[in-house]
Amino acid sequence: MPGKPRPPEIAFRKHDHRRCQRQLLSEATQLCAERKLRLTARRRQVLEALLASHQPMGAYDILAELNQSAGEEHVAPPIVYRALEFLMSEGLIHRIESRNAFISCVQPGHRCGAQFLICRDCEQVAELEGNDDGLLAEADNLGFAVDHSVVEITGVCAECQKHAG
Amino acid sequence: MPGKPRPPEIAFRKHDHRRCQRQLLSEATQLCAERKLRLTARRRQVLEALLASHQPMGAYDILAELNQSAGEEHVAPPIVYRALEFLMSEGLIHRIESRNAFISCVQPGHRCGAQFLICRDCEQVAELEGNDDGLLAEADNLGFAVDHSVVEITGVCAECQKHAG
DNA sequence: AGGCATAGTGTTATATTATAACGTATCGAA
DNA sequence: TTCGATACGTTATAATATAACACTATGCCT
Ligand SMILES: [Zn+2]
Ligand SMILES: [Zn+2]
Ligand SMILES: [Zn+2]
Ligand SMILES: [Zn+2]
Repeated sequence: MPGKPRPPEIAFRKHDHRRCQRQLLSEATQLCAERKLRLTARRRQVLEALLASHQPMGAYDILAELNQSAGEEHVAPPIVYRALEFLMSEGLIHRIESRNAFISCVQPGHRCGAQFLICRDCEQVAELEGNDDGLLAEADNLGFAVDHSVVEITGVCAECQKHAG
Repeated sequence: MPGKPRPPEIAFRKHDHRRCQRQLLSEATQLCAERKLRLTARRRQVLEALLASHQPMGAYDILAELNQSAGEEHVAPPIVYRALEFLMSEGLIHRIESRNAFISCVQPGHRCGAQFLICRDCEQVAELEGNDDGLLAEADNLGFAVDHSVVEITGVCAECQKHAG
């Protein structure tokens, strides 16, 4: 039960995020079960940190959260990076290259390259759906075999344009 | 006299690069003159390092080249980063976000977002021409005001596919 | 020419992001 | 239950990037 698909610009809209969050976590759990993969406590912890918002977080921000919430436990960078690597490989999160940051995927499991609109004012990031077909066709024309695509558009979102008058 | 425009996949083709290089440097010089900007010795040095090939270089690779060729002189990171920033702001080079690297622009001066095909085998990078209109239209639809776009497609180029059998 | 504002450079130190290497623990299958 | 594989924990270090501040060259005004 994948639920209603999220609109692509979800991050830019008010929505019941508590619910959104639960839903995404449950989709992730199910997806790992189907793929016979282990969504371990650590990995879930990292995923949850990212699911807390639709904003990107740096690896060290996540690290800080883990260390905050974890009492005396000391968590070191490799732990976070390994969890991030796993979550990326399964399409549960994405890396925002132009920010050295990570963000939860709103269409978990689609491993193909996502496309992002990044507001440089409010810092929110919208993940668009679908592929950039025109571009992929162009690559194909040149005989280029596409592996992975990074598409990150920076600018100002509709909301922030209003407020900036 | 901007010369013949380069085909977008120039980096993937054999060509008289000595000539290509001279041409790009002269275009850069002219462009800076037109814009009343100073293409200082340092900036030219960094640009030349990037013009030596159509491959991306890390900031520290450039740094190393400067220190090699410069006898006893010691060049420190900020010098390189500042030159890179200038060259990027004028559209003479681009940053490849997914590689933390920089590459000379094959259409110097066009400040809009470029698009790249990156071969993960031979490491060559082709800069495509033009914008990704479909995507920009989609952003527009959402009321998003685009500033800058990053498009980086990783895969295997035609040549490397042949050799890999 | 002299004085001034600005932009560019040099230098030191440090911040930020990411990985190597290696040992231990955990899990699931035989 | 033993074994192999995967995941985790730990330490150290690599790679990338910037802050801060002093000094210098350049262009402009007078
Ligand atoms: Zn949400
Ligand atoms: Zn915004
Ligand atoms: Zn060339
Ligand atoms: Zn190739």
